[in-house]
Order: sequence, then C-alpha cells, then structure tokens
Amino acid sequence: MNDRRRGSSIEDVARESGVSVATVSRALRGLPNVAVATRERIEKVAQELGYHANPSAARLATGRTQLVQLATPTVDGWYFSRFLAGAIDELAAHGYEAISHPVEDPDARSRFLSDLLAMSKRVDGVIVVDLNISEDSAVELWDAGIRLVTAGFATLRFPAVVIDDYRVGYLATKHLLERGHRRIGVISGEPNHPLAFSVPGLRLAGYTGALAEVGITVDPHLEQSGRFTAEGGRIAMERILDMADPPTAVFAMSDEMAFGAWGALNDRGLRWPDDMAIVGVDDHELATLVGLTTVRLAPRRFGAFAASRLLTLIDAEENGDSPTATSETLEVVELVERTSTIG
Amino acid sequence: MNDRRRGSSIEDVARESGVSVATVSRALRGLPNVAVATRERIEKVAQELGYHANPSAARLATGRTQLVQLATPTVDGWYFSRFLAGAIDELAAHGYEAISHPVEDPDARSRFLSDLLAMSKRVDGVIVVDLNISEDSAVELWDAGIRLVTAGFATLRFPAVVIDDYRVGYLATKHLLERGHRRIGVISGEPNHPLAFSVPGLRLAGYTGALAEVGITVDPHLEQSGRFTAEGGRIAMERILDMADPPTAVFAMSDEMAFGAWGALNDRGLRWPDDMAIVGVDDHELATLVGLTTVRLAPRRFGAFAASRLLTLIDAEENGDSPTATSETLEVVELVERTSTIG
DNA sequence: GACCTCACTGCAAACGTTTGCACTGCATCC
DNA sequence: GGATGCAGTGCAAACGTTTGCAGTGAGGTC
Repeated sequence: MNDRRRGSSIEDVARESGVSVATVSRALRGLPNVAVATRERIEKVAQELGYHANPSAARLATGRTQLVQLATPTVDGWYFSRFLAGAIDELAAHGYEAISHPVEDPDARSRFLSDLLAMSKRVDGVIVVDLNISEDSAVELWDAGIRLVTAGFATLRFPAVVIDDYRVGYLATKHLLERGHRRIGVISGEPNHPLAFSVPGLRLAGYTGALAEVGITVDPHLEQSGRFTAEGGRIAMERILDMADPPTAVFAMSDEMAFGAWGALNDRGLRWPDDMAIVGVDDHELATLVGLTTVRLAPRRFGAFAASRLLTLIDAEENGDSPTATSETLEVVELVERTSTIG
Repeated sequence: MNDRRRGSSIEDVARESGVSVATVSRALRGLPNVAVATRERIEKVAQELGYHANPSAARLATGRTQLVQLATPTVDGWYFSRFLAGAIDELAAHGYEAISHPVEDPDARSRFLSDLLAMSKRVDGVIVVDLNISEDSAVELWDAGIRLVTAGFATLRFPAVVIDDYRVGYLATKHLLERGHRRIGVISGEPNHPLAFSVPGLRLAGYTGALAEVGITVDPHLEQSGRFTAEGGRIAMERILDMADPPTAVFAMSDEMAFGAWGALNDRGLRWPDDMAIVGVDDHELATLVGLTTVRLAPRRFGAFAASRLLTLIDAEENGDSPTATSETLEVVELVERTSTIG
C-alpha cells in the first residue's frame, strides 16, 4: 500500500545518472551550464523513474509558490465565473495555479481579511474582486508584505484594475433618455450590501449624472434593489409596476436582474419596449435571445487583465523595483442596442 | 524593501517565548502535552510577531498539502461553476483549498492527463468532472499514487460519484409522452465531443428507453446537436423546425440549449407548449421566468458530495485502509413541470 | 610551456516545518 | 522510600529542493 505513496526524489535521479543533485536540479530546470550529454542522460533517467519535482520543497527553497489566490464574492455568478476563467487562463499561461476563494457572506469576509495577513507565505499574490477593502486594511496588508491587485475597486496602496462603472450607468441612462424616456427607474444591488461592493454606487452615479445633464433630478422612489439576482429583479419590477406613477423605462444593473424584470412584465401581459423599456448590464448569452439592450462588459478579459497586472507586480518586486499602485481602467464598456428599448 | 518580504519564523517565536521550536509547533497546532501556561504564552508571542506557519515547510515535512485540484471542462458554465461552488465549500469546511483547473479543449486535455501523473506531490487529491478518463489512464494514475474521485463518469479504479443521467433522459421523455407527444426530438451535446463527455450518451439512452417502452423507435434525424450552448440550441431548433415532418416536442439536454430553442420558436412567432413543447435539464434560475419544464439537477450538492467523497478517500488512505472504488449515485434528479409542456 | 578563461560539476548550507525519541521532574502507589 | 507513570519539554533528524561558492579540467593565448 505504501509503495503507492511517495515517488522518486531528485536524489534517486542523481544516483541513477551518476551526477550530483545540484546538476539534476539545473538540468531539469533548463538552466545553462550543464553539458548537453549530461542533460539528456538526466532527462532520460527522470523520465524512466517518473520523477517530478516536489513543489513543496521547491517552494520552501525558493520562497516562490507559483500560486495565486482569487477572491470573489461568488464562484458561480455569471460575471465572476467569467472573470475567474479569464484570470485562470492568464495565470496558467505563465505557470501559475489559481486557488479560488469565494467570500459569500460578511462572516466569510472578516475571516478572509484576517486570513489575508497570512497569505504572503501561502501564495505569490492575490486578486481581490469586488470585495471592498478599507484603506486601513490595505495598509496592514501592505505591511504584511502581501502582493495584491484589486479588481472592481481601488485602494491607495495596491495596483487596481477597474471598469468604468460610472460610464456603465451613464451609457445605459443616456440611451434611455435618447429614446425619449424622462422618468427612468433603477434596479440596483443591495443598498447596504454586506460586502460593501462599490459597483452599484458608481453605476448609480452614472445614472444620476446622465439625468442631471438633461436637468432631471432623481426620484429616490424609483430605485429598487434587485440583489443582483433574477428573482430579485422580478420582485423589484413588480414594486415598480405597482407604483402610483411608474417610470416608462428601467435601468437594471445586471442582465440577470433585467431578465427577472422582463418576467414580471410578461406576467402582467406587458411588453417591452412600449409598456416598459429596459436596459441591462453584462451582455449575458441570453440577452440576445430575449432582445435585451445592455451595456456589454467583458469579464473574461477583465480577469485576464487583472491577472497580468498581478504578474507584472510579482516580477517587479522580484527585481526589487517598487511597484506602482496606480489604478488602470479597462476600456470595455459598450452599449448593445436590442429590442428591449427599440421598438 | 526587502523587509516587506519574509515574516517571522517558528524559530523567532521559540526564542521570544523561551521554548524550543518543537513546543511552539505543538502549541500552535493545538496538540496535547503542552502546559496551558506555555501554550498561552506562545500564542501571545505568535500574535505579537504576526507569525503564521509557512505552509510549504509544513507540506514538505508532512507530505500533506491540504490542497485539492478540481478539474472541470470549464469554470464558467452554469453547471460547472455551481459544482465548483459546492465542492469548494465542502473542502473549505475541512481545511482544504481548491485549485481550479479548467480543461477546455482536447489539447488541454492531453496536457492535463500527463500533468495528473505529477499531481500526487502537488495536491492531496483531485476531482475530475465530466472529462472521461480511459481505463488505461486510470490504471496509470492509480499506480502513480494519485487520489482521485471522478464525477459524472466512472472508471473501474477510482471512486466515482454520478447522477443518473439515464433517468434524466427518461424522465424528460416520459413526461412528453404522457402529454401525448409521439414524435419527440432531441437537442443533444456534441456527438463526438472532444472531451468524450459521457453525459449526452446516457441522457440519449434514457430518451430511447422511454420511447421504447411505448413501442416507438427513435428517428435519428430528430437528434440535433446544440453543443450545450444557448446559441447552439437555437440553431438546433431551427433545423428541427425546418424539417419536412418536425416533431411536436423536444427534449433539450440543458436549459441553456432549451432557452436557445425557445428563442428560435419566438423568432417564428411560435409558442410553447402548443406549437412545440420543450423540456430542458438543470433548472436554471431563468427556467422559472420563461416557464421551462426541466429536469432539476443539484450541481452544488453534487460538487459537495464529490468533495466529501474525496475527503473520506484521503482519510482512508491516511489510515492505511484500502479505498473502495465504488460508484455512488446522488439522488437528485427530479422533474419540474412548467408551462413549456403544460398549456 | 605557463597562464588564463570558461564550461561544467559538486559540496553543503540554507529554506521552515514536523515528529520520534529521550529526558526531566513531580506525583502516586505500594 | 524506591519504583512507576506521566505530563511537559527539548534534540535532532528528516522532508526535497535551490543556489552560492569552490573546484576541475580542457582549450586558447602569448
């Protein structure tokens, strides 16, 4: 049974090929200064023995883990799962593995923040998506030596990648204004979301800004939370339809909420865009099917971008360069017009 | 700059609290045989120094990584992302971290299979979801000492967890038969899928079986591939509608394909269930919204189940018990009737 | 022919834990 | 009052790499 454990070690390879472990290490990692013949012999032996370097030992010796932690509010949301796919891809292309770490509730979040302090020994870096970190925490993490990139929000300390969420709200609302709507509702995220997620705030600001441009002040009653789920969107739309003076159009902060809203319309025999125009955010695969106008994001590219930013940060620190904590905006926001707003 | 790297080590804690590293190690891991006063002192010192054990060192010393690899065809599919969420949760509850490893194309798959050989040193176990592994590979992996659980398919060597995909196809088809349909189409996965994914075959067998019970033999023209995407489903339904003698109902092997099919109906001004009845698989959040009858799966529970199975496997091997390579079926398959089949 | 260079290789010290074994007292038992 | 047991602790050997430094020859230069 126990021969099923524990394969061969570098020492076995060294013995078998008549060289020192140092040479084996160099040969197998493709370092210079090892004779071609020697390298080939070593590779052959390693192959025969089914040798694979023990990463724990290598990590201990080098201090580099080739591991990155990816912290997102969930792992199965439409947006986050795509972000992860992009990030994992990019990391894999550079020889890093990804540890997924969903942070679903406030409890998990506080655990996460303190765990983060121990992360500098566990992984080479971490990407934190849409989980706001206070400046105080950021300082503490910085002092603990964590290499970290934030995505979807920014701190003063760490490099950040963001999308222009103001513009998301602005484009959506502007579009509705251009279609002649003057009374426009919003289906937003949780107002006091435990994860303190800053996206809804920015999108709301964009909405407000667009309205302000044409001299409309927002009516707070027109904002309903949809908790970023389809079911939440449906309920929000029902509340909107029940209003004494309902809007003629709604900006939903995600496509999934927009789908829910659409369901609520259907239930009452209403149709878009005439009874109610809707614009969503994401460009979900199903948006095409139902004809939902939406602000397209590109979460996969965003994830890849965040990962590559982290990789350059890691390299920079490796070379002793001091990293730049700038915030970079990925230009991906784009309105896609469909029948939910255009009759 | 470099003081930002490398925190304190167990030796620092030992020195500072006047004991040996052995005692620190025991104290901090909560092992017995350390005086209460000593433990408290050590904990205090560790706290002050911001000490966290270096996992690479611990892994090297113990041979256990507390890491599990999760290999799925994608990380952002509806089904797989939920499977992952369930598995990650279960693993986290037992102190394991999860490395996500999407295997998206045939290339990645062959790389994956050979990488797997090195996995026994990298992780404590791996869960492979819906990526068929040949019996030959399984033997090889077994000999390499990998601890592995398969999900969605089985081998003779390793423990497997599956759902009853025959039953999925059977229930869907039976339901349509009960509603009076006699000519029933199928929107399936890729017929010769590069990932050799066995799910579609089983669902198709269930479909065939249900038809056989009432004396209907399948018409192969009625099977169209939808590649498990919404867009694929739409195209498949278009081909079906263009047939000289189209069916009156369709079994789509996933909700996303069913949504696509529904889109194709809409485009032609057709309505379910009268013009065409459809049943999907998954119970996607949006199935409720459009009224899609579906065979509900519970991917999150399934993922958690696979993870717990792996954990018991790991524990068993740890205790020298020989693991059982049985295949267990998770009973979750359940038909949910909605308006896509019931007028 | 002495000297230098340089490609190749080995030695051994890290890296930071865990853990089997041995040791020390103190309390308990008869 | 000596033997026994046991809680608490330390010593030191593993675990399997990487890498700075030193050594060894062979070939080239003058």
